[in-house]
Amino acid sequence: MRLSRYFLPVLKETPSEASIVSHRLMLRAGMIKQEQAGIYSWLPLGFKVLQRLQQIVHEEQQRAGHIPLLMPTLQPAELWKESGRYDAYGAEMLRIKDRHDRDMLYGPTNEEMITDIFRQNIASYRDLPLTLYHIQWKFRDEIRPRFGVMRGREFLMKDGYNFDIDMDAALHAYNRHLVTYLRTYERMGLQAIPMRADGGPIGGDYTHEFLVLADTGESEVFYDSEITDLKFGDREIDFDSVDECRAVLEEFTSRYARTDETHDEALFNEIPEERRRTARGIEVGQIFYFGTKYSEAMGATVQNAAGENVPVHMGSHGIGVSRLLGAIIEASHDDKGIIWPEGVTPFHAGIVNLRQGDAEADAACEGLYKALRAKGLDPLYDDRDERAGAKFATMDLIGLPWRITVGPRGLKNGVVELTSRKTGESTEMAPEAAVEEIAKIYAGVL
RNA sequence: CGGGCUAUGGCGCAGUCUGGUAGCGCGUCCGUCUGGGGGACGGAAGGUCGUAGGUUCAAGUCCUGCUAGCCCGACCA
Repeated sequence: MRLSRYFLPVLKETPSEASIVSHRLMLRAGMIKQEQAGIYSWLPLGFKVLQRLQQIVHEEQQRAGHIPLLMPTLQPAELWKESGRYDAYGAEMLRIKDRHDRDMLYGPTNEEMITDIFRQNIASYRDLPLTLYHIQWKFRDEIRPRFGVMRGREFLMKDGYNFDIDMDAALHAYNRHLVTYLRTYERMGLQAIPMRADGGPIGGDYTHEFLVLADTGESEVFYDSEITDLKFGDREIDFDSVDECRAVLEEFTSRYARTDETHDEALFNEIPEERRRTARGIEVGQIFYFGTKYSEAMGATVQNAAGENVPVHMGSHGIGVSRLLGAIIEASHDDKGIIWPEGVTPFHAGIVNLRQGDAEADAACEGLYKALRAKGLDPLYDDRDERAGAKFATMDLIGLPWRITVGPRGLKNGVVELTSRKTGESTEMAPEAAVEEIAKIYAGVL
């Protein structure tokens, strides 16, 4: 993309509506525009990252054999009356009437609807196991939305639902989801720690929340420092293997890690003192096993091998996709702006032309732009007639991980400059070498 | 939902106390000079002062209602 033709309304000053750093930077970088409290338009740069996050979530879910579908945002009240949650959910649920005076709601989650889809179409244990998921907008009418997209009322969420014949099979689905989530967050450049959680309104005895450590997190967390050394990495795993998935769960949940909701001071104190940590965290996902809670209430049964009708065992699993943008920025920024991890960056590299209009500089930039695109990369070329300082400031603000700086001074010696946003380190090299270098960096990421 | 605060050009703010017909910085547009970290000079566009009503010769300013947004708390992915 050429910046002169893009839509990137960056701001020098911070709008007064924003208090925390991710919200400020998203507004300044022209990623979002607030429309109402907790409701945002996603401008091109923000939308691009949002799509990238969705892509990662899709890839990791499908890698584990989970099947995508799409359910509507508006749901009929009947389903929720059936489960009993129409009354239980309270004012957080946005209720609407259509022209025929029918009760509807903007879905805050989809357990009822997916259970309805399941029960109308699946009757035999032979069709299990089954895990369906979607990425869809949700609405929860928070009393007090805040922190930008981290706590909006409208938010994009991946929610998945597993259907299994019994508890053991459903717990395998639970473990499998834990593995997919570990992979997903790592690809996004995040360390998200699974912590024992509280069931809340969705219910369930087995549940973990995934938390990203950040000072602005809404939850207080307590953990054994050893847990932060764990990495899933690029290990191969057979998602059908009960033992392999369980081993991962055990590895990542055996050390103490809890939020204030489930914190146990006595257990915590058994950890050697030098490893005890108290911090704040942002919740970016949660997995639940809740058994037959919805299948019993809504008659979602299958015939087992003995010919008996039994309610299916279910779990649900969520990732707060839109919230993740805020979480990633909270975890990765400096005083100049955002620092995108390579896995989620909106553009792979920025090209800064220091002397727009100079024939040599223009030609070199065009060459770099085309060469990067030919490698399947997506560069942002700042071809505006701006001074160097303004271009650098914009690049730093929007946080592309790599910048190629092109100017007459370097071109005289046949070199451009490749700079890491994260470390600030610059290396001079021939333009072709810079292209190769960037291609190499992203070879392991794309 | 309790407590606090705000609303004036695209963004950040002053002007309100003490009423007299709206100003500054940034950004935007045009031109010239510039050119390796938000440059300089000259010119220009852009505002029903959140909204409804009231007081007054006169309201951005005083009074009342309403709406929207922000912060702290309780609540929440």
